Amino acid sequence: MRYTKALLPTQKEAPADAISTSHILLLRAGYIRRVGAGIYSFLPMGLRVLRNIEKIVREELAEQGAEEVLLPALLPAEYFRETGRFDGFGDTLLRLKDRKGGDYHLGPTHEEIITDLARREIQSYRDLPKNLYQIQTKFRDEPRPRGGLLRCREFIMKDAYSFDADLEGAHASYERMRVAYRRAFDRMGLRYRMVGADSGAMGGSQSAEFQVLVQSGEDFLAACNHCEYAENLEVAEPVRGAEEPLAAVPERKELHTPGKGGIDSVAEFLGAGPERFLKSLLYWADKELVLVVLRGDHEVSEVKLARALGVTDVRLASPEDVREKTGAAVGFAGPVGFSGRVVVDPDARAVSDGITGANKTDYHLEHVQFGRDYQGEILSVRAMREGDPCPRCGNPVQIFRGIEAGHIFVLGTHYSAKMGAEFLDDKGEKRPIVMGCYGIGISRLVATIIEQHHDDSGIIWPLSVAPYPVHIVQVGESDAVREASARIERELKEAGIEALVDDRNERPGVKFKDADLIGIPLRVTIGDRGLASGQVELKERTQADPKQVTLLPLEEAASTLVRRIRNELAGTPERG
RNA sequence: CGGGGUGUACCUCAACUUGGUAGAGGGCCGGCUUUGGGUGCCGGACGUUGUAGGUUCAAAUCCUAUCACCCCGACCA
Repeated sequence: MRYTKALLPTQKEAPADAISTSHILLLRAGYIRRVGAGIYSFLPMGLRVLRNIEKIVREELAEQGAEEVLLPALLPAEYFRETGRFDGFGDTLLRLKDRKGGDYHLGPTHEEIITDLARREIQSYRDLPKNLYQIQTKFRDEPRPRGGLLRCREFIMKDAYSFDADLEGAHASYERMRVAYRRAFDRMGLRYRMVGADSGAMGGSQSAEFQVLVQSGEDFLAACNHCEYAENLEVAEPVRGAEEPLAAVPERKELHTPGKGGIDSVAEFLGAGPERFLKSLLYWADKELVLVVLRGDHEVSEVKLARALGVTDVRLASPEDVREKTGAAVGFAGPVGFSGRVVVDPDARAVSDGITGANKTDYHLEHVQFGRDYQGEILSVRAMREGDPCPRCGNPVQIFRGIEAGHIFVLGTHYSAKMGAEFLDDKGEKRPIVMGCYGIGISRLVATIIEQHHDDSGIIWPLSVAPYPVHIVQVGESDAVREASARIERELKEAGIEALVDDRNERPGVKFKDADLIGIPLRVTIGDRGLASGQVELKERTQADPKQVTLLPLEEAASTLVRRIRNELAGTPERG
């Protein structure tokens, strides 16, 4: 593609409302444009990346025996009504009416539609197993679209559905999808973890999320760099030592700590480490006030707290509530003599000689010990921290943010039972089909890959998904440059490789900046300077130093590139 | 849904506090210049100041309503 013919509108500055790296770069490099909140157009370059991602996914799914279908995006309400999801989906479902007033909606996911297909077309155990998938636009009226392509109201998703005669078969299908996902994400060059997901509402027996490790994700994960351990911070359980008897300590004593409310300031004032403190936080758990006691250097996980208490809503009490309940200003609350429900994290319980608030403004207590000085329910409510030992291998874990790029799920008979998708087994008995569903956020992946593959200058596409593998930059307007460029372009084309050719009448600096921004992995620079000795320059986008170039004889340039590209695309790393 | 913020040229922003009829840089168009990391100079086009109403001799500016968008949280098969 010649740059002068392409729609490739790069920009120096991004709109102020773009915050995430991928959003900024996708806009600046001319891959997407915003049409509405969470609604985007793909420009030619963006579409090429999208297609490359789709291609990888299609190949890996085909490898595992899945077949592609295309279900409608516009759906009559009757199907979701059958499973109660027309109402159950709530405001997330984009509803509309046709001219006769009939209820319709745009598909947020397609379990009902595929199950309907299955109940009509699958009659016998001989028809099983099947695995059907589509790559399709989904619509969800998200409460808060964000991050450009990361969370949209209209987005492209690959959704697959497996149909098996029994749970064993369903698990085998699930395994095959797991393999397909691993291979696909590996090929895209992603660093990710499979995370055991909270198998919640769907009544499924097994599920896993594929979380891509980035700084800007929506979920917090604890992950280990030494093994494959990764868990959502909402579930991750810190490793605790064996429960040891507490050491004998002196009687508790009051300390005057004027104006020293927060852990850090008291710790400094008293010259004691924060791990010696018992941090006491007052929470509203639904309608009840609960005092939560943690070790001073730990943080509460509100999700874990809510789950441990069996309540739906957990909220930090206001300063007024604290004053009223404890009789002291914020920062001086403590479990000793506290009247009300007290929850103690195991790590706080293990502090044998603690310092905590005296429930009296400007006073703390020292030599405080669980059992002797205060009581409470022992519940694990602290969040895992960066550096905590990995529950699996003991090395320190790191905290990452994650973007959910895929989710695989054994559904069981949830939908098939409700919708009567049954088959006759070999004994002639009717049984519900056992299903699984498997999603990949295709359009989200475009952004996700950038979140992991960029530098200060722009995008750094992995070769497997790059809009073009090669970017030819013509420096200067001489006939020699033009001819050399056309020659390499032609030779690449003969080998089936497309190149983006920057034939604009722009200064070299402009072209180099744009090339870095656009992020094509291999850049060939052709100028009179090199051509004087019959050479062109090859520079890899991963190489930060602009002077780091390889000189190639013009006549070998194309063949060298072809070899490089074929080698790299063939040598797909395999990671389990 | 709760909290915070923003709407002015294609983009980034200024002028708003203290009302006097809109400006800079980038981009775009033309000319000259320059030609290996966003060249320099000259000239030019582009605005119902989100929308509606109100106050006023006069509104980007003050008031009211409304819409849109962004951020944090809640939510997220």
